[in-house]
Amino acid sequence: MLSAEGLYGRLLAAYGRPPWWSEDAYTVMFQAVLVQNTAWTNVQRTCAAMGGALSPANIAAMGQEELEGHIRPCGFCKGKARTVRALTEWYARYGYSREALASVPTDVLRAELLGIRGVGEETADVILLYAFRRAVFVVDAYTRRILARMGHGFASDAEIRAFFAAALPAEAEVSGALHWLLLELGIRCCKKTPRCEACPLAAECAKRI
DNA sequence: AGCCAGGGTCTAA
DNA sequence: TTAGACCATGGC
Repeated sequence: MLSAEGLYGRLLAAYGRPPWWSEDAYTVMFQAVLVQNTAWTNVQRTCAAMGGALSPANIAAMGQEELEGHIRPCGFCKGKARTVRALTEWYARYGYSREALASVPTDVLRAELLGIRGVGEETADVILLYAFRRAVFVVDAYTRRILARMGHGFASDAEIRAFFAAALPAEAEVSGALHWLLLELGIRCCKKTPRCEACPLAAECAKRI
């Protein structure tokens, strides 16, 4: 069975070093909410249509109907609009500045994010990692599915995070690249209805279809 | 047509 | 604490 280092190495070799989610912290937060149970292509279209309006100051000043209208194509627009607004207000307390939260411990930030309605563990961890560069392992549906197909039997997301944390360096660059690579693999071939011909891990896959 | 998409909340047992 | 219903929309 492939170890965490083995998995990371194989994905790096197959796909190369991936890009960062976004250089802009607010864009990461916004997209992390919109993508919940939604196809990524819908999020991209929505953000492209918004153009320069995707900034915390603009959204803070935006009417509720307008914000929901932008988010509508991503589904759950009422709830997501409320969450985006709450996140924007939270970020305002730090002056919309990534530097302003540099001294706040990760567990404190995580607790603050989890206190926002509509932000669960995955969304909080995505924000901590890709917006604020904290060394956090993100577990999503693809991660669970890929590890399960590889033969691992984890009982919880906490076990999966521990599996990665025990083997890989605690650096945002590493956990960010790992998560992005797992998404790459998931989107290409490890969907619910899999396409294993294209899978670079097919040889190690315990449940190849 | 029907399933799926990078979740989260709430309720019941 | 865990499983299941529910939430909305667009693509294939």
